[in-house]
This record gives sequence, structure tokens and C-alpha cells, in this order.
Amino acid sequence: MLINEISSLSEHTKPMQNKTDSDAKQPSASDTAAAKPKRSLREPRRSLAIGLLRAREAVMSHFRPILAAHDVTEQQWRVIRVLYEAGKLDATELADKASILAPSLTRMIRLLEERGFITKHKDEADGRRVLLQITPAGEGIVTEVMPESLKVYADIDARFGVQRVEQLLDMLEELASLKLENGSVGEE
Amino acid sequence: MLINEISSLSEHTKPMQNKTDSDAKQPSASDTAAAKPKRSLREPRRSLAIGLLRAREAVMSHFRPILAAHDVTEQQWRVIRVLYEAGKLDATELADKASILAPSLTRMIRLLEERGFITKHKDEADGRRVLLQITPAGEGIVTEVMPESLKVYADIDARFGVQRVEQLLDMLEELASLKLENGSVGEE
DNA sequence: TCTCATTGATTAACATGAGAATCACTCAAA
DNA sequence: TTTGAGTGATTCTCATGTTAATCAATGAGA
Repeated sequence: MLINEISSLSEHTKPMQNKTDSDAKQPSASDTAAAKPKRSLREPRRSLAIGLLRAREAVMSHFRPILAAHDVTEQQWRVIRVLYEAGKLDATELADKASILAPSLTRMIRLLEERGFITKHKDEADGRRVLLQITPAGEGIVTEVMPESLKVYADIDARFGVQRVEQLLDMLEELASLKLENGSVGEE
Repeated sequence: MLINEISSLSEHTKPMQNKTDSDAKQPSASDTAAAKPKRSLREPRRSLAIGLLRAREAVMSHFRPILAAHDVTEQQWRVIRVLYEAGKLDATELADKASILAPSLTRMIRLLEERGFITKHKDEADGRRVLLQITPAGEGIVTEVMPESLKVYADIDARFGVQRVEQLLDMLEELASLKLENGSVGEE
């Protein structure tokens, strides 16, 4: 029944010129109840996962040149920016705020420290934790890149509409906080 | 001056139930003219790039277990699904439809071919092109994974609202098609 | 026909994503 | 005090992202 609901939704799908060859055999809509919409597999709905991916790629394509000009990757920029905004953080907090996995962060810390953008030292209170902090050199990157970054966002605001950007951000936040059934994230 | 423009825009930001903790320190709106919003660097607006990243991560967290159960990665799933839907494609088309970079696709083709999910052969007409096609084994993956995938999307529809999902997809598409000034992508 | 710019695909090198295993440290219970 | 479970970080391994360089094939023009 859950799948039937899906197939009914697929009516929203635009015709889409069937460039493919086979499978034009739409069975008469007689069997609606027990119909296994196996056909719907070839005519998928738009995917949130891909939609988010493409949108993000489009947005990032405008930032990458700016970051590349300063020889920092997108992820390195996130780490630097978070440290700039939040001050001293331990690795877990930093990884969370910058949306970077712990193993990735470990590697990045090594490079960022070598390049003099951040400093690393153990927490006196808890020997397991590693405290990270931005350096003046790191702050320099921020003050150089941020204006360019804001310019791009201003451009997006102008083209897309400030209010709609805010609305989109709201929806994205809500989507990110959704708790579904087969969470699979909720261990137990 | 450009930054001032930005900071003025930030007034549109809605209060938004402060689920977060810190930063409730909105400076009084007294300093509007000559204020050097150096503070704005420390108090950034919400970022589209990060919002899209988090939302996507949240969505994918529900799909990854399904894919992992069938021993395919997210990207491999996209490739298989596109080939299933579109039939025979050359590498460039496939990379575009699956939102995967050409170098990545080249590597993936090798693995997917070894595992028997796709076949690869040169185009007779144009020796440069490589034509990819899904195999029955690959179709098997689709028929196994797709129902689970649809279930997750149905769950998202139920929680988020079908209409809002459609609205979100519309906005994402539009955002992805935005042409900004410093395009840096727009060759020509 | 030959040359050469173009196009499609691959390779190379480095950085990150993702999951599992391991190490180091902490803290509470025996 | 010692053990052992839990936590934070690191390491390992494989797959992909990203850019630049390279290779192979095509096609138009000299």
C-alpha cells in the first residue's frame, strides 16, 4: 500500500521522451489493487539525494575558484572557518561543526598544522582530547577569503531571492533533523 | 562597503527557534552606518553550502544501510540506477546523469564490470566513446534495492510532506541552474 | 593525404569519505 | 588498586572527489 501511494505520485512525473526502447507495455489500469508497480522502477521520481547533490555542486562551483586561489580545499576552509568562529575546540566538536569525519579530520590536522594555520595540543584535563585553535596565519586566510565568499552569497541572494534562500535553508535544516523510522542511525 | 551591504541583509534573518546555544548577542542596531562589521566574520550567516551538505548527509544516512546490505556504494548505486533507467549510454552521458566525475567513473567501471553489474564495449561509430550497459545481475540489484529506497522516500514524504518535498526539489533544481556572475564554470 | 586542433577517455597525484579496527585515556566498580 | 567498559583519537583500507596531464580517436582544413 505504501508502494501504491508512490505509484500514484508518479503521475506528477512528466512524460519524458522515452529515449529508451523497450518496456512500453503499460498494463491496463485494471489491476490497481494487487498491482505490483514494477514498472515504476524505470520511471523514477526525482531524488532528494541527487537534487541535494547537484544543488550543492552548483553552489560550490562558485566557491572553489576562490578557495583554490588561496590554496585551500573546501573542507580545509570549513575547518578554518569553524575554528575562527568558535575559538578553541576539541576534535570531536570541530568535526561535528565542520561536518567532517573524524578520520578525515585527523589527516587534515596534520596538514593544516604543518602549514601553520592551526595549532594542536592535548587537553590537560582529559588526556584523550585534542584541542585545536586557529593561528594568526589561519585568521589571515579567513579575512582574505570571507569577503569573496560573502560576495558569492550576495550574488545568490540577488538571483534567487533572499527570502527564498532563507526558506530553503529552513527546509534544509528541518530535513536534516528529520527522524525517520528505519533510522539505522539510531543504534540500539 | 560590500560587507555593509551584506550585514544589512542579515536583518531578514528570522528569529528561528534557537535550537542552538550560544550567540544570542545581537549588537544593538545603533551602529548601522560607520560600523565596521568585523564582527560579521565571527557571526556568519547560515551557509547554503553547509546546509545542503548536512541535509544530504541526513538523507543519505537512511539509504546507506540499504546499499551496504547489498554491498554497493552510493555512487555505484547511482551508476547502476541510471543505466537501468536509460539503457545504453556512453561514459560522458552516464557521468553527467549520475553526477559523477569522469575519472571516478573510469575507476568505477572497472570494478562494476568485474562484479558483473555492467558491460563495456567501444562504440563502433566513434572509437573514442565507451558504451556502458547494465547486466541482468545489475538489474537484480535494482529490483532488490529500489523497493527499500522507495520506502525511505515515502517515509520522508510522510514526515516532511509530499508537497514540501516537491517544493524543495523545485528550489534545488532552480538553484542548480543558477548562473552567477563570476561563474568560473561558464566557459564560452 | 597530412597536419593539427578538438573531443572522449584514461591516468596520475593528492585530499577526503566511509567503515572497521586499534590505541590511549578516563572513570566507575570490584 | 586493579580491572574493565566506555570514550576520543588515530590508523588502515578501500572508494571517490578534484585537478592536471596524457593518450587515443575524430574531423576539418591545408
